[in-house]
Parts: sequence; C-alpha cells; structure tokens
Amino acid sequence: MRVRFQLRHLTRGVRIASFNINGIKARLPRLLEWLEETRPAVACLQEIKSQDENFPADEFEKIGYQAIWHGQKSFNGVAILADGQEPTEIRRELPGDADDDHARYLEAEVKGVRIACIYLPNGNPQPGPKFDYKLRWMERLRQHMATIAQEEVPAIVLGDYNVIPEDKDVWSTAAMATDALMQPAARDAYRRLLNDGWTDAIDVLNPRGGVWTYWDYQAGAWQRDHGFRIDHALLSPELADRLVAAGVDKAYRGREKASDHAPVWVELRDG
DNA sequence: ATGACTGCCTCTGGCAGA
Repeated sequence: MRVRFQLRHLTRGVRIASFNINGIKARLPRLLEWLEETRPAVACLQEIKSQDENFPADEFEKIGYQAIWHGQKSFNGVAILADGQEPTEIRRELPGDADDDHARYLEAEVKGVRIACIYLPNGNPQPGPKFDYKLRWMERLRQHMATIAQEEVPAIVLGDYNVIPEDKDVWSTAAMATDALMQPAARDAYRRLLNDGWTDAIDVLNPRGGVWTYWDYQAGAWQRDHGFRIDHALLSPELADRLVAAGVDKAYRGREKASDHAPVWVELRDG
C-alpha cells in the first residue's frame, strides 16, 4: 500500500475537481466513494441543496477532507473540500448585486491557488426573468474574474456554468435549440471569459468536442449517451501553463443513485 | 409526443433543475 501511495504521488500532479452532486444528503455515499477513489486535492461541489447546519462536515473529516460551505434551503448551495487542510475562505458572494440571495458562489485559497466554486444560474425558461438573471450573473462573474486576474494569483474558476459553449459540446443542437444553456447571449458571455484570458481546460485538451458532463435523468439520456458539456474549469494563465490533464469521471454517472452530472477535474504540475 | 426523472420540504404536490 505504501509503495502504491508514493507512486501515485510521484506520477500525479495536483488534482482539482468539481461535482454538481444534486443533493448532498441523497448523494453522500456516492460522494464519499468518489473522493476516496479519485482523491482530488480540492473538490468543489454544487447543488448541495442543504442548509448550513445540516452540512455533513463530519463525514468528510472521517476520510481526511476539511470543508467550507455556503448553503441554503432546498436548492443551490456550494462547498469546497480540501484534502488534509481547511480551505481559507476569501468570499461567499459574487460581488455586484446585494439583492442576490442565491447560494451560488464560494471562493477560497488552498496552497496558494485561488479556487472559485460557482453554480451559475440555469436560466430556463427563456426568454424571461430567469434568463435575465443568468445573463446579469454572468456579467458580474466576468467583472469579478477580471478582479481576480488583476491580483495575479494562480486561479481556477470551476463548477456548473450551465452553458453549452459550442455546438460540438452537445449531442443534439436541435433538441436543445431553445434551451437557455445554448442561447447565443449565454454563449457570448462565456466566450468573453475566454477572450479575457481564461483557459477552458477540458476544451483545450479535447478540441474536437464530444465530451459530456451531464445526462438528463429522463428519456434514457444516459443509456443513449444524450449529454452535453456544461461543467467547466477555467484557468488563469499561470495555471494554464501548468495544465497536464483534464477529464470527466464519466463512470460515476452510471452508478446507483447517481447525480445527473459527472465530476470534472484538472491536473496541474506542482507550482 | 404537451412525455419521460429526481431531490427537496412538506400544504406528499409544487417547485426547481437542465
């Protein structure tokens, strides 16, 4: 066991992962399994759907993870877990709208890397107020990511962006044509983040597309591989230079009581 | 095909999700 453990750490860099778990209470066994089997240094969670007092921090501590979290009743909610240390919280609100009370943002520092865990609004139905909220949230995110970039710390902004960036990122453009996830205004807002200098880690390593992170529970979408890519990890220039691998833990979508999202991860050379 | 499924809190049906 000791040899295997050491080998893994010789051959692996720092793994930072994101998982929209769709309910931390319902998903806890699956989540603990995934953490123990893939052992990311940092894991960002979205849709914990838990109030702060019900967050199962003890369960994570038992397997060596410390956490910070930002929950609310019934829906939304984000958390950041780190292997062997407590993430240092930087902020728990996306700046720019004091009236936004959704728990969709959590930012921390772990070993000198700035980690922003996001759960971007879905925006359906569109057009309408929910889509307007999505676009406003994306503009606030752009502003804040520019602020982080100015600080010149190595940074990664990852989570459920609820945006299908390009046609190559969806099994059927026709089926999703009117969905908020791939409206031109949402895609343009995502594209602006990349134009500002952030790197979409999964995309640069899979330029031909066809990588999915989400499969609907309905209509046999998983069995038919009807998915799309909406969970993203955006890297600052310094971290982009250290990127060695990125991927999707697809098999976890096929397990019992799975989330409708699969985990995504990046691996970085030690800085 | 105006479908399909899942989690949450519970007014056990309505909302939210994507």
